[in-house]
Amino acid sequence: MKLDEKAPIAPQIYAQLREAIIRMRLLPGQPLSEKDIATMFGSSRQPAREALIKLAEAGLVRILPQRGTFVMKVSTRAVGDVRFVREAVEVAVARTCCRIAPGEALDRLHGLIERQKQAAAAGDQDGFLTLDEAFHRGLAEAIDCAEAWRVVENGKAQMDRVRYLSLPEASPMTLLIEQHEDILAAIRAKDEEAATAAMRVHLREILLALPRLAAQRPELFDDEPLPAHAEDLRAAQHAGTPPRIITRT
Amino acid sequence: MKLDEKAPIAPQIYAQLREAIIRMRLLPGQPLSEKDIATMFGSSRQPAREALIKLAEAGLVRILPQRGTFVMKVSTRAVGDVRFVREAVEVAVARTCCRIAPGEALDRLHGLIERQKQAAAAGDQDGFLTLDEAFHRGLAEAIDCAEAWRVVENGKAQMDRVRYLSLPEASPMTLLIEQHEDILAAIRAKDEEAATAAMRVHLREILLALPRLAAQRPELFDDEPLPAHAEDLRAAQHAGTPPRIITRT
DNA sequence: CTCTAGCAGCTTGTATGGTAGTATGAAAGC
DNA sequence: GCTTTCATACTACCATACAAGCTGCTAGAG
Repeated sequence: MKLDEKAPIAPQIYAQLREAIIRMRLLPGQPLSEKDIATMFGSSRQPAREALIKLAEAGLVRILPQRGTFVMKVSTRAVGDVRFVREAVEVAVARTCCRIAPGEALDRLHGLIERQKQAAAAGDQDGFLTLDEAFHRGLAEAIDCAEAWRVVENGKAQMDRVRYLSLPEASPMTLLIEQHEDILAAIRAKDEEAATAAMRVHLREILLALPRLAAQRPELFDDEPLPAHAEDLRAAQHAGTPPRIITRT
Repeated sequence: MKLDEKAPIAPQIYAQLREAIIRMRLLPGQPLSEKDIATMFGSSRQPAREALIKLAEAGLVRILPQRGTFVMKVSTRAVGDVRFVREAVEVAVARTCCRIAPGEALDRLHGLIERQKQAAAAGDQDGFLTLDEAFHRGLAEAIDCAEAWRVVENGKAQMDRVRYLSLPEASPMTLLIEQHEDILAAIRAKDEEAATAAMRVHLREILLALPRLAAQRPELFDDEPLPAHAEDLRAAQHAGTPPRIITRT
């Protein structure tokens, strides 16, 4: 693990550990003592400790005083909660985009979708995920609301962990790109209802994969159920669109 | 400044400083060095530092490396951004309450409103603000979404600072209580549109007081304007309801 | 053999020392 | 008098040392 000595150390450790947890290089349950991390990064305990505190606030690790710090299991419940908040914020962002987003910002979003198509064609999953994140950040920037992206980004770690588990199989890139296009088209048409619907569809995709993954890899998930507000949506989703893949391909 | 020696120190320092900043006991621009805070609380610099980092993440102080840490001015822009996110989340919470909130939770909310009336009658502004916070937390608890409250609470500090500045005059307690009653009534009627509208009205109150306060106490505010998404709402609000006070009293 | 008490070996939490960088102000040169 | 330079005092940041607490093993008593 290497890091830039000129820049502040704690944020760098935080970023790298966060990445490692999201990508499942650090598995749930693994202990992460301050001392280990310090030696791992060649720093003192102090920056390592500050990074762990931030990870705990993001819900990625659990600090048990005088006992240890451990990578948390993926919590079905936490993912559901974060997803709820994210849908609320991003729907509001999309609606507001319909009202006040300047044309240049929308053009930039269009450009991002084009690059997503290239990444999908090249099979570049990593690049695609980066562009996907850029698209959602771009929506918040289009209405000049930095806080909206900050909140979404904070919770995204929980959802991204699920996403990396389900990478090759579920939610093919082409489908997600179509959903991005639907969102942008609705915004361009200044149709707030359509933008709301398109964003909701996009952000509820994860509810389809989540229960299946939890059953498939129980050692990575805690055993809490979906919160009621998410279970409500999942049931409706399941009833409403029987063959999702077939309808889009 | 006193604190419990048995409990972890850093969170206590954070809570007390946060309170002091919100209540304008610590004014914008005031330097808060690690050493000063440490001696002030009789602790070492370490917990003080961790508290300051958390305050910086909440947007209440600004840490300038190797220069100092200072209480931030109230940012009209930050308040607008936080308000946007809060409206998005709490509207979604209220809508979902219409669908799945259990009756007992709604009864608890009714009880909170009753206690708010008592506090208003007694002129207990401090108690009222505590109950107001409990009401909004209660909505999130009614749909069992802890994350929703966490996000709202995080941003609330920014808005509460404005609220404390405008305490006696603007937004009389009776008006806010009526708005709470409107929200709860809409939820009881399972009317999602009415609940949405009531919550939006409630959370847009601050947009009326904010520009006036910024002009009145310029030394406490930075000079950034309202973000576009908020200015859009403020203008509509101003045009739609000319004499707010008169219509309600 | 079972159970309990105590002792290492961990952990996080706290305190303190040292370092690099910045602002301030005084003194020297133009 | 004005500008530039340098010394000083301050800061946050990092490293290290100490203290308090929990876990788990081990040894000894019943």
